[in-house]
Amino acid sequence: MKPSPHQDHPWVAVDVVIFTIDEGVLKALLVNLKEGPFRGHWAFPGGLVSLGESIDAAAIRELSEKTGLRHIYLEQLCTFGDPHRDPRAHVVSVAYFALLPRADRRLAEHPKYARLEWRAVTALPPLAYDHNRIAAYALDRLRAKLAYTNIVYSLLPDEFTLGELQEIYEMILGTTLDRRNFRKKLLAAGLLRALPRVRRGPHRPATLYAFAQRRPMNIPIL
Amino acid sequence: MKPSPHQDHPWVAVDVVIFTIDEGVLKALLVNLKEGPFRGHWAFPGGLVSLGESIDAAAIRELSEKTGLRHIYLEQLCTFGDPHRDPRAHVVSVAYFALLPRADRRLAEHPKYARLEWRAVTALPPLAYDHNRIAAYALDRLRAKLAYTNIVYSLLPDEFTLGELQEIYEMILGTTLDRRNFRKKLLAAGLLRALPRVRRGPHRPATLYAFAQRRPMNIPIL
DNA sequence: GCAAAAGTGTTGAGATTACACCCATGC
DNA sequence: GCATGGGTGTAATCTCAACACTTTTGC
Repeated sequence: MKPSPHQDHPWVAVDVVIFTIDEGVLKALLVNLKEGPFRGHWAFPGGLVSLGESIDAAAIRELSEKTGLRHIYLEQLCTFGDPHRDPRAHVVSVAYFALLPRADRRLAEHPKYARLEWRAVTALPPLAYDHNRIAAYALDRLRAKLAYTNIVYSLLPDEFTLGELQEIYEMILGTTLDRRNFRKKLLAAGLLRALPRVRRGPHRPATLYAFAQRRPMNIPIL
Repeated sequence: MKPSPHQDHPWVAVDVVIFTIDEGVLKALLVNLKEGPFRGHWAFPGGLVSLGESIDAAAIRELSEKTGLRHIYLEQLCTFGDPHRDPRAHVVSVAYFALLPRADRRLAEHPKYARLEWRAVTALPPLAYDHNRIAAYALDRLRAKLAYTNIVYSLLPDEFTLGELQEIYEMILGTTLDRRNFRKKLLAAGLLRALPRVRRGPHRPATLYAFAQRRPMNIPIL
């Protein structure tokens, strides 16, 4: 690794796939590009990494610029480095994925983009760059991680019912799960804490739960 | 993502952790640096990505420059982007790991490095940059992948005995495995083909096996 | 004949699945 | 009182782990 300042090099960018649950569906945040060869196309939010800025910091910056939020679950996915993925220049992009609780979904306005929208991951439009590949990759990773980590806490508000939790699992995995077995496994995993309160609705009240620990852990769940 | 050519940007490099089995031990290829702030230190082979070169191509190039080999198992690991990981400049490094069959271990000479050496992964010296982190990460990934992919074929010659295969699993995982259960599982996975030949040695001859398919597949093994 | 690795099945425990009925509430 | 989601237990199956002896060869 011998930096030679007189030679041209690729640029480095980050792109962030931000997932959330909205209207009972798993959605991702898309931005509509105002400029460049993909003007008018949808893409995941992203941008160049500045000199002296760590790539994690760049991803956090993107997140907070676009959603106004910090302290969100954020994980590096994969790096895409095909020289032709951006027609303007060779841009190596480090993809991240983030999980947003459904409670907080206000979106910051941003001069760089025409619009920001939450779109169902099962019906994404054709995206700019290689972002459809990033989307597929992110969704695979999210599905895999549901089974052996507790990161689903990042998609949930502080309090939730077991029914709501199961609904999220089913939505993301695209399957249905047996209610009794699901409850047994999740309670056996010891990640949840029953609260002395219930959620009232049109039917029988449901016990509210909270995560005992709101930090990422590797634990077999399903 | 709006490239602005007048601004300085980080550079992009690849670093490759090349594993092989040697003398009954899992080893990684280290290079001794001739220049730079880590002169005299050991590191994994790596180098800057050229403009117009995909990062996968850069990793393949590193591999073939250092080992003279192509068509080796190669997988992207993770990207490290701390601005201070290289004291000279902000270099974002995409780490890869590669698996080399033990048969082919001749090493190409390389003007950039003082020496190339295979070193046991359980006793790596302090490495340049953040390469000890990369090493830990690569080893974790390799261990995890043994259980649910067939990539171990990349560490083995065309023909091998079940005993040799088990030895490799035990070596990498750092555990011992029950021989009967191990054989049952591997044969049940259907990845192996018994050859009509045996390996003769000082004791009872062992049936030789080959992998039915020498390409990466995700299949539960252990 | 003996040392050393190869080869082979069974059993018990634990985990996982499948499955049906009553409960509490709002309307 | 009825529609709706909440809450609960058991039996059958499958998977996984533990375990010991015989075989074949080189020396």
